[in-house]
Amino acid sequence: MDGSATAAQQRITPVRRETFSSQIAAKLRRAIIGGGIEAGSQITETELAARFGVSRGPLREAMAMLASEGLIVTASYRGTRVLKLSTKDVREIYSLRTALETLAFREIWDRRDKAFAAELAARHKTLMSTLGLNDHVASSEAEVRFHALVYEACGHDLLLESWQRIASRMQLYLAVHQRAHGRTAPVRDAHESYLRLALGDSLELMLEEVDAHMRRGLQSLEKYLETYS
Amino acid sequence: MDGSATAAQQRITPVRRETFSSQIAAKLRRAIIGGGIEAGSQITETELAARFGVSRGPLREAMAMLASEGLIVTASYRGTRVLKLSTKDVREIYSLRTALETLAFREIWDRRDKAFAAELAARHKTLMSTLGLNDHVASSEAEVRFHALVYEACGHDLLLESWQRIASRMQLYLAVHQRAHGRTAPVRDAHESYLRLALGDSLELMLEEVDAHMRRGLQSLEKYLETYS
DNA sequence: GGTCTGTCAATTGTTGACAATCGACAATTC
DNA sequence: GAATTGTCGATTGTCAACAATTGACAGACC
Repeated sequence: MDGSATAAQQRITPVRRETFSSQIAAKLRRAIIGGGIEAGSQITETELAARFGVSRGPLREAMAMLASEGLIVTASYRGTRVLKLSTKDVREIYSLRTALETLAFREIWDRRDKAFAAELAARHKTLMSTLGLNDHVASSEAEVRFHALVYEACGHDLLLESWQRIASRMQLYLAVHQRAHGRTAPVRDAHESYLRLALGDSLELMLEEVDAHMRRGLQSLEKYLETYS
Repeated sequence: MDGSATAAQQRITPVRRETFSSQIAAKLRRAIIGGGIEAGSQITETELAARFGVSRGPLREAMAMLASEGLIVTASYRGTRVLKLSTKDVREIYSLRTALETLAFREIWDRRDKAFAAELAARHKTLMSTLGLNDHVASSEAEVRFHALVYEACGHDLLLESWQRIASRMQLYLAVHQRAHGRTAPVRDAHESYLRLALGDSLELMLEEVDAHMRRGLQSLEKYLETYS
């Protein structure tokens, strides 16, 4: 986490005992979000299994996971395609996120502590530092991680679960959008005020900010659409 | 749907071409909600596969579906157990549902039409008629179906998806709770006013009703807890 | 020429056998 | 007798072969 590992700290860590399915799911997710697999294109179990060097069993499970995250769409016996986000999808993501994030801040507001503030600031810093890099996977991931904290910390497991279900699609949208027209300045400003208010004193102001944050995200989409169509 | 099928209506229907996995998922779901498989008990792939007369492949997929609905909990190499709802779980279900259902009513309010009103009334009627039967699976299913309509009709696919993810757990709770102390009168009254306001003129009043509806559900839980502990 | 029908390639669904992992308990060592 | 190590049964993870379904296309039929 902090890079300053002393001899005492870097002792034996448990070996990476992850099942094939979840490893593959992670790689596939990354490939989709990073654009390595084109949106809307068909993917087949046999081919992917060969590429990953496993049999179809674990690969099917990985695909089932991504399907439940909405990143791919499977029709029985007919094949599987990578999600191609429509503007309706994006609008829905933002409107649902507004509802979820409002609930999350209500839940956490009176229980915010030093650790929460520190971690949020840390993730904000990470996000800012990725914005200059032109690495759209990294910065979209950093943005998702920044927003994830309130869900992780609010102590509402079901709410966290619901967030995680849409987080992949959110990240996919962010990456696609940034790749298409990567102006990063608005993202910078938007998250500055978000951070400030999230650590501030007024829940009301923060809820307004959540709402405004989403609206700004949507405006960015609208502007993009009228430019390129 | 209505039972009055004429010769013209009952023509050839597409054969039931459902994959084993989804059939099994449905049966398993029913067994869990109906209490046929005890909450917290362990289930094993081999045994269930034998009982359903299929191999472990499709059965695993069915279990993966239920796991993603939260009805069962799997730990790798260690086995799978049926969800045992805690009071925290129930509280979380209700608070998330309040947020989701509020959004759903906001979305649909100005687009409610005759068909919506008719269908909601129909589902309400079905719910009322199951309440006397002492069939807890049927009445919990009817209650879930009643509340599902606003999600189905509001045109927000992602919101509907989020609802469906928690609907199974909701139904499980309803069935368990009814089985434990099955007074149905409160359910009757609560849904009368819910129906009336959902078809009424004031969104504000309906949103208050959603909030109150959830609070009543929670009160019922609290009362149950202080009685039996 | 148009319509129906059979065939084929592509893809997913299903199966049964084998391998890896885990927790518990017995055997061993000192 | 306590701690360590080996072993075993239970359970899930993985594999490779086979079956079923789908959509498209070519050929027969009128």
